[in-house]
Amino acid sequence: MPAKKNYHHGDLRQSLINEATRMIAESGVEKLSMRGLAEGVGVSRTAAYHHFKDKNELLCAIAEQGFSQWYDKMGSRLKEVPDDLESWFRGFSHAYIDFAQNHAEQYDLMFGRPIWKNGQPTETLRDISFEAFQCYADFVKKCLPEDHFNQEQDALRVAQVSWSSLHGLSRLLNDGVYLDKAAINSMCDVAARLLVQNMR
Amino acid sequence: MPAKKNYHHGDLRQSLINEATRMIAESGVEKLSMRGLAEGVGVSRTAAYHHFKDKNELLCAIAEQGFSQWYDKMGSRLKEVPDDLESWFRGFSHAYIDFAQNHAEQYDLMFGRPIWKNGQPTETLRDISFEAFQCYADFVKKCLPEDHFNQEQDALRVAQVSWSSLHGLSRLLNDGVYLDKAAINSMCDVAARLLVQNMR
DNA sequence: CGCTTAATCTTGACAGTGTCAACATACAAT
DNA sequence: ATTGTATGTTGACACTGTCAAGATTAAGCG
Repeated sequence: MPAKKNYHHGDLRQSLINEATRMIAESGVEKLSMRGLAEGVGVSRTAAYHHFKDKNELLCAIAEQGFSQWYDKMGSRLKEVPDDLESWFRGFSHAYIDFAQNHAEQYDLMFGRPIWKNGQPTETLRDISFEAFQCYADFVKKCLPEDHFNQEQDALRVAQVSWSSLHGLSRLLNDGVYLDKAAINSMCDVAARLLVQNMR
Repeated sequence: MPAKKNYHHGDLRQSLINEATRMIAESGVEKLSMRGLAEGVGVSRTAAYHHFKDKNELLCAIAEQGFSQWYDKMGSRLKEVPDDLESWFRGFSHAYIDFAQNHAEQYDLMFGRPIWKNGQPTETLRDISFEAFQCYADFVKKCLPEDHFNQEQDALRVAQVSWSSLHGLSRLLNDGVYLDKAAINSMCDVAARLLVQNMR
């Protein structure tokens, strides 16, 4: 029952995650090296390999934490029962994009190639990331009129497409393609308008 | 003219682009190394550096070709004057996503971090990529009712948001996050419906 | 306490990377 | 033919991820 306490270096596993998150936020995933990280924590080059199978697993752990933080910030909104859906979605998309910008590097990690395509997402990561989407999909279903045509299936599709919109906006903004940060507000407005008018 | 195999390669620059594109399509950008590429073309490790300042410039050249191919496939649609906007957009989004899937690795390169965030997009790349979007934005403006409120600005926003939707869908599909390829059709339907009902 | 065992950390090593400097070759223009 | 310039090659350097083997420490048990 006494939590396994640090002997030499404290809880190295968590220290690695913290420092890596910090480094990534500072200069991007591409610049994160296992060796640099080890040095930052004050430990030997390969020490991390006793806590993570490889670099990919470390990144997955960071992404997991990201999803957890995402839920801290966004989860409450998904439990609301809004009467004005359009203004709700305006707020939601703004919050979503805010998160993606304030945790830009972590966001890119959560949904990006290094983990999902090139590496392999951990099972726990796959679970927690899917929960986030599922939670959103449930919200959408809840908001569709009860007599909506083919409610179940359609709600899923609407959730997929609208999430994709927010994701696309976030990525293009983050990477500096096409979109201007000064226009975030009006893009959220438009996104909300586009989405909602079809749901009633 | 028959290329002599001795010392000079003839058209090395284009050969490098072609082979690199092939390799990327085969196994992703991350696996592309300057050395492996050189070997694939049958040339020395650093030969490419007389045609491209660095790896980033090579990638930009590949991305440029990607945008050119994108326009070959999509440009004609943007010159149509559709009477049924919703079905037009259904077709467009399907074509867009098809392109993103058939040229998955190249698409990720065209809009991805390695170039836009980490590296630096070439000026020619910035130009050709912006042309593509501009062309789409013009189409959207053309389709808005002439008496539409604040037409100019609103058209741009709608173009940004809808492009982001397609981009988001493409990326999530490509990376294998959340979306199922079997649902592409119905997601395109929903995307078209969401977009168009606001434009009339 | 002492002994064993398993967890953790370090050092050494290897193959791989991008890219710079110096050198070699071939083509173009004088 | 001689020069200059574009193009190709070899060597080298500082990095990277990660494996194998040795060193250290904590934990479990008599």
